[in-house]
Amino acid sequence: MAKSETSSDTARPWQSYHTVYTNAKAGMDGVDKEKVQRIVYEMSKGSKYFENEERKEAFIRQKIETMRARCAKLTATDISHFQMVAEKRILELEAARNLSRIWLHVDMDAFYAAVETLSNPSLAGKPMAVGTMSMISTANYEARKFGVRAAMPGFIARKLCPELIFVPTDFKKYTYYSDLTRKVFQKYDPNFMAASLDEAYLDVTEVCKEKGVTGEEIAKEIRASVFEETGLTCSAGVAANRLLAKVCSDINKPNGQFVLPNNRMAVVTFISSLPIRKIGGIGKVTEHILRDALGINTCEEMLQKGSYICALFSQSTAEFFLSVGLGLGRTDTPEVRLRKSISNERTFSATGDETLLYRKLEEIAEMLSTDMQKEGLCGRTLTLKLKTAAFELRSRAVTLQKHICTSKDILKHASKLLKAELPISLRLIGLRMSHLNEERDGVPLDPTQKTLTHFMVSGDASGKDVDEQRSFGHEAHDISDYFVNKEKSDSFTGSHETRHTHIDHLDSNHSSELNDDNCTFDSNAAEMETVHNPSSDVTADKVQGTSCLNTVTNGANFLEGEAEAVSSSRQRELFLWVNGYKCSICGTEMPPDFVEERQEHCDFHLAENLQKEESGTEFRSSNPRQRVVCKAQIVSQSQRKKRKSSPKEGRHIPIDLFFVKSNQNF
DNA sequence: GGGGAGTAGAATT
DNA sequence: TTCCAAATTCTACTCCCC
Ligand SMILES: Cc1cn([C@H]2C[C@H](O)[C@@H](COP(=O)(O)OP(=O)(O)OP(=O)(O)O)O2)c(=O)[nH]c1=O
Ligand SMILES: [Mg+2]
Repeated sequence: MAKSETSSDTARPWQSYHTVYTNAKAGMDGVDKEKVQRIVYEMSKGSKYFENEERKEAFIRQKIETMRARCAKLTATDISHFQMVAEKRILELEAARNLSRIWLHVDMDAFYAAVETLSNPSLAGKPMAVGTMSMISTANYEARKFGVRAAMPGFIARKLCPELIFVPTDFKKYTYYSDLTRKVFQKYDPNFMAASLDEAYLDVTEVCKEKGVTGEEIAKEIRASVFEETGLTCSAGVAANRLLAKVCSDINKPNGQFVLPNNRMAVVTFISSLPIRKIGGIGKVTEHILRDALGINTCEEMLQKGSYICALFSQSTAEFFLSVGLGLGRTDTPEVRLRKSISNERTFSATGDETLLYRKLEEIAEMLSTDMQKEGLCGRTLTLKLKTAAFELRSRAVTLQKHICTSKDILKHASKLLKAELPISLRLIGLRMSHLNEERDGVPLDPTQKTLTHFMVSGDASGKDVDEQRSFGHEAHDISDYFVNKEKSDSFTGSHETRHTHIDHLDSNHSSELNDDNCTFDSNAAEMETVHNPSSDVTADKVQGTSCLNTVTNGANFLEGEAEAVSSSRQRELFLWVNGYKCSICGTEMPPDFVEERQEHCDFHLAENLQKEESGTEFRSSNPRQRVVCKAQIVSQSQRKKRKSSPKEGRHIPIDLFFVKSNQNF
């Protein structure tokens, strides 16, 4: 379909290999883009990764063709109809424009790299990247001059810059410095939203008023303060809403700031020529689609092509696009959001060896469980993520009747999921737990199958559950935050009233549903999936029907026979199968094969113990120390959080997408 | 028709 | 010589059940 590029294809094949690095980023000014592109292409060409990228690309192109065809089919009547729809929407959006707030977005410069340079000054001035030969997380500005940048594999970066120095990631350090910056932010907006370790949004409307200063002045002050406290530089953007502030912080990127006045003309002028890709939430694919299907490159074209946008995309997507064209964004300070999932994944050299795969799974389960217990979390839905040797992604999930958090439980269910996929050659295995601690109200989902662990873990039995789990949540934990600030002590952790909301990237997240309403992409997608993955219809039912592991390999069995602490959290009596079949507590005999039964039995004793205890304690925190660490933050957050999150909130309304709360079908 | 579960895919850092 | 991360969130959709 998308031909016509054949000529250029043969001439410069690298030009058609679209990577994420093509998106202009700070520090890439004097870079010979063409050369970088060529090298990246040369290094990638022919690899499994590359081939998978090509498949994805082809799929997108087909999608685009379909959209173009639909556009072509629109009658004059259709178009005028959608034109009216668009105009109406635009008017409504415009009417809701709010220029009364001053938002400031702060983004640390080359964060990880800057931190590493602080702790090892000899790195200063030399091209350096944080990461490994297979992937780098970020690069300092010296390295960027060579075209080296985040999300680029290290071996390619080395090609671009042979003297590039690699430094391994050290999250503890980044978390430590991140907290220092947050202490500063807190002084200017106690409700600031941490978007990641190195980014935050501050509503500085009040401070500006109090101090009688402008946004520009406050930005300078904050940046100076951050530098003073950390020795790190950052950039800031000031604008009437978060979406714009974020765009602005990138403009004078290394150690600079940009202020967009809170007046409509300034905003409209600013936004109109802005490439859509600059907007948070519009990534490589969306950019591609909008450009090739509708000829949209700049934000103002979103308005000009309003009728097509309304004709092709779902209401919510269309609305987001139109609002982008108007330069609108969220101006409110949302509720604190609790973490919704926790996961762990590892890449390894591809293998189809079932024993090896099982080992990996075991390790992941172990690590995930550890992370969960550190945070005092339990989850009901377990998702297995796989990446095949061909880089194709798959995910398989089960939702259980009870919440789990021990590596044993996790592994038990994960094994079933994995087993159903065998044989398979993989390069990545991941596990994610979601539906975290949410049965707090003690309403069992399915009395039939619920095991006693349910009570233990969730605390149903104690009645204090609700408090507990709130207290354990997550507060200021953004993505990487949970690398836990053990030694971090105070700082945020302890600041109860902080409630720095952690937005993530929700500031715009909306994207994906480029799968418009009536479009046929879906069928395409479905077909594709079936073709590529015949076993994809193996769902929970089937999986649950499968007998546990056992056959999966040795691992399955050794797991069973071992002694097992009655509870991962608190070690009361030692529970184990004496001689491999006899319960150490009550003497009941049960053969190793009875995996489920044994589990139930163990759960029973667990609960028994639990009840003996005062029922007011929480189980989720295995480690008292951790608890102390998290306590303050948790408590604070817990209290406000849940409160507001009415079922409505549960609908995941993208922040910047729904600043217009009315007329939504939500 | 609403709601939950499951799967894929896009985006962000 | 090899060689493309990890964590989190959200949306769209499709089944399926009530
Ligand atoms: C973009 C990106 C960032 N990160 C990490 C490393 C970054 O230092 C940190 C912050 O991301 P960014 O703010 O996107 O990048 P940066 O701070 O390194 O550089 P700058 O803002 O000056 O352009 O997040 C990843 O691990 N993977 C990624 O793909
Ligand atoms: Mg940054």
